[in-house]
Amino acid sequence: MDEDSLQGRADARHDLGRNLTRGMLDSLGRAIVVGRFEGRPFPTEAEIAKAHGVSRSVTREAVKMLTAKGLVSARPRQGTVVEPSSNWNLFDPDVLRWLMERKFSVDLLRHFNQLRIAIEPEAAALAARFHEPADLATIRAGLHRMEAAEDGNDDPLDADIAFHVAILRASKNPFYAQFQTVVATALQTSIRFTNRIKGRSANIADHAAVADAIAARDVDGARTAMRRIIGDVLELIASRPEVEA
Amino acid sequence: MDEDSLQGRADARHDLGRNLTRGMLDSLGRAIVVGRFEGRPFPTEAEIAKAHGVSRSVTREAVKMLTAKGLVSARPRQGTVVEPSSNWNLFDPDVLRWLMERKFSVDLLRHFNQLRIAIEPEAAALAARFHEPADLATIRAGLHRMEAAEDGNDDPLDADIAFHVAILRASKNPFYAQFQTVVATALQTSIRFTNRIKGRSANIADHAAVADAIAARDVDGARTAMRRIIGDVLELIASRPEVEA
DNA sequence: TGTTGCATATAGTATGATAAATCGTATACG
DNA sequence: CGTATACGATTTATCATACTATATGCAACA
Repeated sequence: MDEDSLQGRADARHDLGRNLTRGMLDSLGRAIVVGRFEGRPFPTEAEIAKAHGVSRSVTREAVKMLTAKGLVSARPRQGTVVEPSSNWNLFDPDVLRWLMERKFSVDLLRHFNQLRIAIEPEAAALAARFHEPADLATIRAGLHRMEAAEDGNDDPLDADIAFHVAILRASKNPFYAQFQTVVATALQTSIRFTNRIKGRSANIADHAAVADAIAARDVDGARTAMRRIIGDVLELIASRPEVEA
Repeated sequence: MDEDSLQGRADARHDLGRNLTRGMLDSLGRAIVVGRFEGRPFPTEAEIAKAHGVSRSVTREAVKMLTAKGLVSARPRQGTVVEPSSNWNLFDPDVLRWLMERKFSVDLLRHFNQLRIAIEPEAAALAARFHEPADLATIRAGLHRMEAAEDGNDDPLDADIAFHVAILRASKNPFYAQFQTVVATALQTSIRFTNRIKGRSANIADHAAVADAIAARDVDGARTAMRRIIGDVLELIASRPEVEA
């Protein structure tokens, strides 16, 4: 692409961002997730370093981070190997992002929402029991943003995400809070999918019902109201097995 | 160990296992989770290296793995800082283990099971829909191990874990499969707690009900049967707010 | 035929030097 | 006096190189 090519020098640093290690992590992570090393063996430290024109330290630290996320494992003499995807830490934001950046998959979207329908109704129920005043304010703020988005005064996707994230946090259970990334990713993906299928106007009433139930400390009401929201999405996906990228 | 000790050198390598980086990761991870750097600043690379008698490479790679798990973040001149625990990747097996190794906490146990009551009933429902013959065999094998444990021919805890894990995997949703670690950890912890409170004999009937419902592809039956199992545990915890370590 | 031992490839560790980024402070300027 | 600019110091980031540990496979040997 630039002068480096003329010398045939292996210097691919422009691919990686300002932070070389971080860039290498991203590059390798994406490559693994798209299955580039399926038949092939994972390259050795020296090969990676040479191919990307960076030092061995950088590649080592990137590979270490991949091990920390469960994508690879390394042993002397045997080399570094890609772990089966069942060992990948799917709730890691990076891993999740790499999964989304590859070819769009309805399966993944369905799996996302199968998870959401377990988590979010229960999170709403917990929120109804344990929320504090500040949480309620945040939830209602999300709702108002959704209404504002109706008139084009806010981004509907951001507003939707803010609402759901607020409920996860209001559950006062740190494990539920972890799903922020998953939910955000799921929503960002589904928007591509459900984009113009139907207006999201009716949805606001459903969301308001959740907020009201939580405010009223109605545990079962919050759960069923939230279940309705996700259930709608899930049906939408199920009814369209085929999809355009 | 050897002559090095005679020189009074700072060599704490005996604390770390065979793999220095891995040992350092463990050491630092535990220290962070127990809050050893709450008021204090996180030590610099050079300090860690000197304190543990290892090279900077080792400490750097360990710290990189910690950042990959969300425990710390590092920037030049500013140093390395411990992230707020809301950024920790709680579903990482290492992080989960460090959390358990510290002082026993009823809160944590409650949070575990609040999560389980969302995940596992839905996993059972999905398993009823999507399981394959091999999954059913694995589930039943877990059940048989529980029965064997009744007569002292197997470890009851391992058997219980095997059963629950089998259902997570039978859901055919990779996100649910991720909870294996959480469930295993939760069970290993609760056993300490519920140990002698009541016999686990009645429990086998409940577990068998789940297996039967899954086999019969009874989606709702599987869900409610599983809900009963976890609900029992949750009540048990709620009824005993105080606990001995 | 089986076992031992050696050569080799690869990740692991050590060391020291340089680069980059940022914070605090001092200094110059308005 | 206040504000902006320049400099210095600290810490991570990167590089380069050497050496160690470990496991694999082959070959010599009993």
